[in-house]
Amino acid sequence: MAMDKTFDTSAAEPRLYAAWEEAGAFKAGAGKRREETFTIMIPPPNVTGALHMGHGFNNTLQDILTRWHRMRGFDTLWQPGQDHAGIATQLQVEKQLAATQQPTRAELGRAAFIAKVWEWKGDYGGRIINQLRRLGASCDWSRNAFTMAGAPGDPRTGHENSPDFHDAVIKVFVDLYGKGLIYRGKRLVNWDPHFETAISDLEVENIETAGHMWHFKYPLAGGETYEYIERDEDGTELFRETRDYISIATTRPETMLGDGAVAVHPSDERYAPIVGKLCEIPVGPKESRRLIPIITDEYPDPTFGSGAVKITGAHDFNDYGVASRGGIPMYRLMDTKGRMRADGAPYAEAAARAQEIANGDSFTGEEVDGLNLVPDHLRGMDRFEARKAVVQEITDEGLAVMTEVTDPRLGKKAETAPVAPEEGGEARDESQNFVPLVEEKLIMQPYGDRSKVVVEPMLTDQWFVDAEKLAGPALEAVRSGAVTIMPESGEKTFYHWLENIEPWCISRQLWWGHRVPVWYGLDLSAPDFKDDEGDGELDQVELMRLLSEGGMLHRGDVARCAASLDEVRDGFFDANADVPAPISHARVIEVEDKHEAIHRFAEGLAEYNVSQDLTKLVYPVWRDTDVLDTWFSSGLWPFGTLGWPENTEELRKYFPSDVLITGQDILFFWVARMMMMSQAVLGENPFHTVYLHQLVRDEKGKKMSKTVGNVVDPLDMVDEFGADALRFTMAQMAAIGGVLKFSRERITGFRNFGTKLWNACRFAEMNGVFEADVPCTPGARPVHAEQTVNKWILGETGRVREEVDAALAAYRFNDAANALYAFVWGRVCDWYVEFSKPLLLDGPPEIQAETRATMRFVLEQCVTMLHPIMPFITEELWGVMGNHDQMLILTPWPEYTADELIDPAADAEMNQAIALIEAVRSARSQMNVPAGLYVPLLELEADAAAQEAFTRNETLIKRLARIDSLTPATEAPKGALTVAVRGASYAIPLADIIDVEAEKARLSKAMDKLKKEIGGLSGRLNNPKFAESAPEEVVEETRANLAARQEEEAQLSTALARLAEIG
RNA sequence: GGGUGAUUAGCUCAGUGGUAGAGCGCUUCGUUCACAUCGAAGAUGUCGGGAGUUCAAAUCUCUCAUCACCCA
Repeated sequence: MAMDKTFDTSAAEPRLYAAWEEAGAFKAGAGKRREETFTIMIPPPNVTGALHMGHGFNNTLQDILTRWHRMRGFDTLWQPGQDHAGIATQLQVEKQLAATQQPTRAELGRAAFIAKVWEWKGDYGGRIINQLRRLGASCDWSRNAFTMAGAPGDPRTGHENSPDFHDAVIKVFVDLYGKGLIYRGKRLVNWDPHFETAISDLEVENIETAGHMWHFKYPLAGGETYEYIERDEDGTELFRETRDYISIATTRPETMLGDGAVAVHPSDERYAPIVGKLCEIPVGPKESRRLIPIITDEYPDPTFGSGAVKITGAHDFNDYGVASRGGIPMYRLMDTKGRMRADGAPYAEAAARAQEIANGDSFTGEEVDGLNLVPDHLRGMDRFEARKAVVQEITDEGLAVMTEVTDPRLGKKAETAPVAPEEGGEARDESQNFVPLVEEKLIMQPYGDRSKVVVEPMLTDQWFVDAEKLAGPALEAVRSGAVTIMPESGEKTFYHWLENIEPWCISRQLWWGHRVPVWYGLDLSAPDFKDDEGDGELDQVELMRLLSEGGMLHRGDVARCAASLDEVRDGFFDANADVPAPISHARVIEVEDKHEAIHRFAEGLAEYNVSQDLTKLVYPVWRDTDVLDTWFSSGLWPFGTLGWPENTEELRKYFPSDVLITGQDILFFWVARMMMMSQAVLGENPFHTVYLHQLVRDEKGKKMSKTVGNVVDPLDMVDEFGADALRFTMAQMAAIGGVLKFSRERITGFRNFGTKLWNACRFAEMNGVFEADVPCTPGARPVHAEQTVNKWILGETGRVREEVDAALAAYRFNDAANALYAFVWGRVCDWYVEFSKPLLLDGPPEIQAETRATMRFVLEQCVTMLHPIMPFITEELWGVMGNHDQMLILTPWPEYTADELIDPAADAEMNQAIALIEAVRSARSQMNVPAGLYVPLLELEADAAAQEAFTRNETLIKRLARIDSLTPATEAPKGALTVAVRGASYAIPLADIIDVEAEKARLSKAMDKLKKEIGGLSGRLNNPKFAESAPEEVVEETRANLAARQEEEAQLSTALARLAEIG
């Protein structure tokens, strides 16, 4: 059956993929022929994700390595899976609930909502998997893992065999907590007011946004004044003024309400007279204005703005640092939705207490956090509304710094500078010429990448990993070379980050995720919880006092961490051991929260009081409501996917993995964390090589973005060009560390490449190369050949085998792709197939047989070596070839060497023949000899090698160069084209046809080029230092080169002289 | 402001000391029985500027310029 002219990708790809899966070819260890393992952990895509070009690139490279190792007989595992993507998934499900008129998340409650998420995961979680399949990814899908596997409610849809990831996550948390490496603390975090959770730096996009900078006056306490003097570098006075205020610039006036201080640089002489004094925050009810101290800190930049910075420790990362250093209270102003707080005592009361603190009273963080310093009329207002109100109030009070209307800092507003009266403008009094200084400027604003709302730095209770302690082994791994990061520049970035690492905030105020395994109970050991009589028992009076006075609510709690409630029970018993009876005997039960705990506790006591029944006494505990950052579980990926904490066979076999291929952008967020976690948990590095790549961009190098509209969907590319073309494009642009620009032109070219290969096989098929009687080459051992062309192409095959292996071993995917492209198209198709034609069509039977066998071998090698990059078309061709006992995907990779296959004589001979054909073609084409015309060739001179090359390959040279005869001649006839090759010189007599002038020009041009080369070569050789210092073989090569050029030059000058005779 | 990287043919990019490369595009020719998703031939480079090291520099060093990305 004749083959089609092209490969039908859309029909064949699903069929081939199904066949691989059915054959179990993707399974861990499939086709293994040696004990060495090769493991790649897929960077788990979000379960909500859709395949984009980055995935396409990333997974293509992983698949290339996986298929290559599998064919080489390694015990290979490409471990797939998805991560549960806390925020993204929760968002997705909430959207769906809204779209289908279902109850909201809040209405459903935690347990019911999580059930919905699991449902959603079952329905849609498999999308990205199916998309990866279309790329040809040969993951072991039977092991598909999920970072939430085994968590409460998991119905196990789509990750049926996943190890119980939940166990792993909880165990690691408990262990690290036990070692003090995880702790709870109040720190400033990125807060997403839309999702009402802390988010990681990774989830924050800093976008330059048009914003404003307001300048306000903070009056000095008690109307005090000072001399404000500005000087230039030489100390010359530029400006002097008596001021009763300090000028502050801010982009966020609403945070003024929470200011704890004003800071200036210690070296700033302008403010030296007022350091240590108090100034007034110019906002809020006049009668309870707060005074705050003016302090010094290294942070303020004296050259920026006024040089004085307001310090709001609870709402700004820089201020947080200053406040921590200076013991400045940090007042939280907003609630979880980013609205101004509405809780707590009235403003006057809170402000009074804050004033006591500013005056030197001692305070605790907890107390300060309880103080709501939002004036009553602003409470509950959105933060941006509050900003407007604050600005308005300050301006109305005359405390905005004023400037002339023409001040360029005003931006667009400044353009409306009034026309002077004398020029016909309206007359204005002075006050109209001044306006509040509100600079228009670009501000870096943090946005939540999912919510798209402005992220609020917020002081909240969160869980942290002591990353500094975990960083050591990870740093050491790279420093010592145990882990290699490619490209090398990644290592520098890695050091820099790990050396300056911050505590890692791992808690999220979400529902979808691994819940923090910590329970809290009422602190019964507090000093005022005592029995008055000292009889070791609590009477009702004592108990009621404690409960009714509400003391319990505001007291700290006791916390216990363990994998389950059962396991924490003992811990709580211990905590209560010293508590007076009968409470020390109370039963530990779980409740929702602290309020319920107090209620149930009191209830139990009351019942006990009546019945004296000890079983009525309960000690209620409630679990932390936070879940863990998705990256926390992703950090366990390299061993969690293999079944840890169980000591599974897979864990022993496939951990540590080999190489991690991932985007540069998650070097810190993921790669570093995997390294830290693997070291902390297993004391090993999770892999030995990290291959980092850049973003896939559009052809102009722009980021692909929906808003710009330059997104290319990899699946569209698969539809249009086939997965192989896309994969080849990816491989070909994968230069280490290179910029990845995706272009349609390229993918078109590589689709064509596939067609080229297809048609070479089609030719072979038409010429009986795949007939059953053609000997096969089991184990990829080459056939024996006598014919020069066959020997030659075998040598070329050996060369490319080494090239491809060397390239892949060095992760130089582009080199591997290019080598194969050049071999298949430039050697096999352009030359070997052409050379084979006379042999296959007219040759004697034994030569025909040998050539068929050789061609079969060569084409088999082409598809074998191309398989990791282009799996579909190669598997299909493998099937067309027939006669194989297994699919290509499991066929052994060749191991022959170039040395074994290269026949130097055949090599030289074919190169001579190719050079001659090219020279004749070039001469003909340039001199406009009709392409179809067969011409005679005269051999003017030729050394033995050249003669032999001709005679032994006469048929194919004649055919490819369109020559009808070769005749020796002592002299070229007048009017002939000259064809010079190494060791020989020929002429094509075409007196009637050729244009003598054109031929002269052609030869002169070649001559010029030669002379230039000869000049360079002899220049080097004539330099005595060259011969002294350069390696022997370089000198030798240069000599040989020069000789060859000179010989050619001689031939050309003879030819030119001949032409000169004609005139 | 700090860090990292880039600058090579019209375009996109390889090329870590030894005669400047590939693909695409372009020009000319070609319907020869594998392939027009093709074939043959051809043109195009002071390797960003400058300095240094070296027998030898696109490649190593310094410097300047421009651009990109990451972090503040």
